This record gives sequence, C-alpha cells and structure tokens, in this order.
Amino acid sequence: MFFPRVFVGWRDFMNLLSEIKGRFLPALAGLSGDVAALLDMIRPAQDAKFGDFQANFAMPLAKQLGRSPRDVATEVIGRLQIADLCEVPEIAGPGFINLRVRTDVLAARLSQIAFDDRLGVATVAQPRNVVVDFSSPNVAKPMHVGHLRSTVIGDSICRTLRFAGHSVTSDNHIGDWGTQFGMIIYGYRHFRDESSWQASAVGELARLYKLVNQLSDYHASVALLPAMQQNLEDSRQKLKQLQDGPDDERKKKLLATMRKGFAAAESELQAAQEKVDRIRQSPALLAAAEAHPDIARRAREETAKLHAGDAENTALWNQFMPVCLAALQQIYTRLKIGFDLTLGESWFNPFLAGVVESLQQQGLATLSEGALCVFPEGSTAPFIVRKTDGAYTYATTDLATIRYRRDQLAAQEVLYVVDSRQSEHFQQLFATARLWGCGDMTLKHVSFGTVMGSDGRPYKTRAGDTVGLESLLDEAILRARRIVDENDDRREQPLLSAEERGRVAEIVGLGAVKYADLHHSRDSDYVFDYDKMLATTGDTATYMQYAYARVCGIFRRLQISRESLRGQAAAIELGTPEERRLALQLLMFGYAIESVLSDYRPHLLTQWLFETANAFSQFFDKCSVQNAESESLKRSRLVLCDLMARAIRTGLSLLGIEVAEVL
RNA sequence: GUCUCGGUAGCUCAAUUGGAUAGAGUGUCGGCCUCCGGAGCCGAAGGUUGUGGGUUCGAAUCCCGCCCGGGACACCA
Repeated sequence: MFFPRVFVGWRDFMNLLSEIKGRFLPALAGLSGDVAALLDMIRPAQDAKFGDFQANFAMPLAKQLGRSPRDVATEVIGRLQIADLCEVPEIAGPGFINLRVRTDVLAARLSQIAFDDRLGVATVAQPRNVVVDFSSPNVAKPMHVGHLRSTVIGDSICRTLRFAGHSVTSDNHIGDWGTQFGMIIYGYRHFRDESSWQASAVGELARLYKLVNQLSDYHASVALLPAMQQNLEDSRQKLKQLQDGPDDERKKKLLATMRKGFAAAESELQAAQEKVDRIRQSPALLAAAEAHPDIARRAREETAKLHAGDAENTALWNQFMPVCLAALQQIYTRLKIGFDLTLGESWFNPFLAGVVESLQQQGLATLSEGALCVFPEGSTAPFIVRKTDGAYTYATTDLATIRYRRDQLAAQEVLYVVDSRQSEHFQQLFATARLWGCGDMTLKHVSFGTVMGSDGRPYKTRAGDTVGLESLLDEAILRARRIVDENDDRREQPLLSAEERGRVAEIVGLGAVKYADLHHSRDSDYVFDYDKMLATTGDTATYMQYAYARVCGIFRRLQISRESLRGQAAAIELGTPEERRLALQLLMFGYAIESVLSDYRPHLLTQWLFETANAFSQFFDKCSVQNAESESLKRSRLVLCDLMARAIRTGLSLLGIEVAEVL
C-alpha cells in the first residue's frame, strides 16, 4: 500500500496532529477511496473556542455517500478510538468535528520534550537533496535594498530545511561575468583615481561603475530625447483627437489606456531629461561625456574581449574579483548569512558552448532572427540561448547551472529565491530544462514582491537612488541603539555596558529588518518602514526578543540557572488556561515548520513565533513563577519558561534572528 | 495587445490553499503595576473582502465579465 505524506508522522510520535490523523485512519476505513484527502482535512482549530483541532471532512464525505454530514460525523466518531488522547469529540455546525486534547496528555507530552533542543520535532523520513539559489547580487555594484528579500528569505528557507533534516546546499549565483564588468574595466582604464583606488578599491570600483553607467545613460538619453518628445507629442495629439471625437462604447476604455500611455511616456521623458541634466549641471561630467561619445559600445566591447579570453581584461577581472567578493562578504558577515557555494556566472562559462551544442543536437534550439532560441510549449516569446552576436545569455548559464546541480551536486530539488518579475524567465527555463532531460528534478521559483517605500513606489532615497544595503543596516542598528540606550538608562541600575548595548542593538536592529521582511507573505510587495519594524510595540522581532529576555529575567531574579533544571524529571502542571495554551502552542512547533516547508513560506513561522510569545506574555501576566502556590508548580512553571525560551530562540534562529539575555 | 501578481478595518498585513461569526498588529477610546522586565496584559469601536454574475452544503479563496494598481513580454542579467 502506498502511504501518502501524512503518514510520515508515524515516526514523529510527538506530533499531535499526525497522531490524531493516525487515529482517524481506521475510523474512516471503507468510507472513501481517498482517505488521505479526508485526513488532510484535519487541522488545528481556527478558533480556540472550537477546541484544539478540527476535522472538516464530514461535509464532503456525506456528499459522496449521499448521507447527512452530522450522521457521517456521528458514525466516524463512534468508530474512533481516541479517548486516551482527546476529550469526547463534539459535532458542531454543519458537521465539523471538534477535538480537544486532554490536558493531562498535553502535560505528559510536554514533559517528554521539556529538555529536547528540537522541541520534539523529528527529522523528516525522506530527506531530500535541495539546492537553494538565493541572494545572487551583481558583484561590480554595491548591494542594495533589492537584494535584501532574496537574501533573508533564502537564508531562512535553508535553515528551516536543514532543521527538518534535509540536505541543503546554499549557492550564491553571483553576477560576475556580465556587462557591468565591461563597464568597470572601461572605467578603470579611463577614469581611475589612483589615490582613491589605493584607499578603497571597492569604493573606487563602485564609483567607476556608477560613472560609466551615468555617461552611457546620458548619451542614450540624448539620442532618444527627440524621439521621446515626438512620441509624447503624438500621444498628446491622439488623446486630444479621441477626446474631441464621437462618444462610443470603446471610447472610455481607449481613453484610459491612452492616458496611461501618455503618463508613461511623460515619466519616461522626465527620467531621461533628469539623466541628461545631471551630467550637464557638472562641467566635469559633461567634459567626460563629450570625451567618450561611444562609451556604451566600448564598454560592451570590453565585456566581449573579457569573454573572448583577452589577457589584459582577464588580468583586470582577476584583480577586481577578490575586492568585489570581499565587499559582498562584509555584508554577509554583518547579516550572519553564509553560503556553501558561490558559483557565479563566470564559473559556468566553460560549459555554455556544450549546453548550446546539446540543445541543438536534441533539436530543441532553432535559429530565429539570427538568435538561437528554444520555444517551449505555452510561451510565444523565445528563450534565447545564443545571441545574434554569438554571446550567450543568462538563459544559457541557468541551463548549465541546472545540469551542474543535477550531475555534480545530485540535487533533487532546486529553489530559486528570486524576484517575481522574473517568473516568465523561470517558466521558460523550467520548461526548457524538462525538454532537455531534467524532468526528474523539482525546479521551483520561490518568488517574492518588491520592497516599497512609504509612497507606494519602489524603495528609493529622496534623491531617487536605490538604497544601499550597508547604509540600511547601519540605520536600523543606529535606531535600535537609541531604543536600547533609552531603555537601559531608565533602569535604576543599568544592566548593560556600552559594549553590550552595541551588541544588543545589532541583534535588535538586524532582527527588526529580517523579521519585517519575513513576516509578510513573500509574494506580496511590502512597505519598508524603519518606524514600524523597530516599533517597541506589536508584532516585531523585538516582541519575541523581549519575551525571551523576560524569561531570562525570571531565572536571573530567582537565581536559578536554566541548565540546573535539566537534571530532574519535568513534571508539568497545566492548571490555568494560560499554561494550557502555552503548552499547546509549544507542541505545535513541528506543525509550523511543516507548514513553512510545504510552500516555502517563512511567514508561517513568524506567525507561530508571535502566537507563542503572546501565549507566554499572557502566562507571564497571570501565572507567577516566584509566587507559585507550591514548589512543584513553581518547578513546572520554570520548566515551561525554559522550554518557551528555547522555542523562541530556536524558532527565531530559523529566521536568522538572534536573541539576547538582556535587552 | 498578451501574460502575470495584486485590490481585505483609517494604516501595514494575515486568513494553514473551499470551511464555522473574515483575523492580527498599529492607530483611537477605556481598563490593569504594594507582585518575576508595562518593549507587557485585558476590553471596545472599526468590514457589502474593488465590482457584477456563476459553480455548491459552504467562496476573500475556484470560473466568467468589468473597474483600478504593480510587473513582465527578442538578443541586459
């Protein structure tokens, strides 16, 4: 018999939900062909008033059998042997079966996992070999806010997969071979400031990149400006004509479309004009621009020379790369994020010709308008694997990478944590890979939305530049420091030295940035807002960190070390609703992780963390540890506190967020 | 034009993928420190889920039409 996914839970004896599903299996036998689907409809209750778990299968099953849902529910409950786990199941509403776990069972389960670092979460029965492709910045330019989501989400997914027992290879597929290298090579040759280069090679490279980019844009804009003005004028005319023309059904819609087109043309023109103005306002820049009229083409030529193996450009590339990588590493070190591999585009360069050859041999690639293309089913646009000029594209590199990951890394699954704007590319890539013979791998685009500013537009500085990641982190940590200072200064006896305050500020600031990102569901755009992410109230990383610090405060106050609890048995007493809720919440950790991994959604873990910290805060409010009515209750609560602290620490660690004993 | 993602409380976002009376945070108003950290806890108000139809026991979720917004659509990656 084939066992579907739910039965993985057999090993996972601490997982309440799996165990409950296991009890329903015999009770449902013979009622439906697809028992797994029915078991899948047993879930945590969506409201505590309905109990702890609810089974929703009676309605669809009744339909299948042509009976009434409550009747079916009654029959299933009649067959169900669950008295040792749950109280008597109740049927509610149209036919929901509500389950409440016996409190003594919760207590017993909690005792068993009390000192388990994994909180009783078993590793998966069938580990997969997963490559996670994330972050992937261009090395020649500084990392900016756009790289934040991929980096933070990707890291969290890696950590969670590893925790679950999968074999994970994180790979930073950096852009180290593209046109931007031609630009810095050109810049280095013509605009290098030797003293700046000596002082800070990265800084100088960033400046050169920006300069060459600006000058290229200038010439492109100057060339395009007349056409753009004409275009704007044309659409102004057309708009006017239409407005004056006869009313009919299509007019309104057409008008809206044209207004949109007009607005787009207008802002396009404005952007181009700004690029031109910026150069013209500076005599030095203007002189540079005029001295290098065909800078864009010549930068492209430098790239082409590099790709062709030109000795001088290769030497420059070799000189630049360590500098660029060190700059990236500095950010990753601050973020406390690491990679198993950093195999960039350049690394796959030697394989590209072979990839194209293989595609041709299999008859997958055809020439179209001079470019060699694959036309995967369901897509009209070509997937270009070799350009007219003979150069390969990132499509080619991505295919080479897939093959490498399958053949050399034995990957069963590859996750691409990349901006949703590239979803069409990945659709084509995956379709092509399947045709090409990589159909045995699971390829998944874990897409995410844009980081927006409070104005609802992509997050930029007031001057309109993208925000550098470095300065963003600085700002968050600075703000966190102010909060930490203020808080500690308020105490009669400050607890933190200046050095400790700095360390805490870093934990709080970084946590705020990461949590803010992760707690949104990844496909939606999210608004970046320092004030919200570092708010001292509400659903932020600090809330969890604060809860953690409060637990530590209890132990400090009572002068008991958390480790000292571990020696003896942990008898748990759950006499109050607050203790019970916290216990149940702690036992749901495994479920939260499963939910995250079912579709790579870290926000489901932030949700669990918030609920857990909230359950603790209620407990903290109502259930005094130091004034517990008995020694055994006090000990029980201490164990609960210790467990909760480790739950928060472990959960946050899967998001890449740290905790501090004192905030 | 084609494709794609979205529109949910004043604001920022959820809703375990079709389940019960759509939930959190924030903001507003009102309670709670002789007691372990008040960065906390409790309560109230706040909704025609863009809109009109359809599918069924049941829809924010699936299908169709329309209205708004973001994004992608041939040689940048």
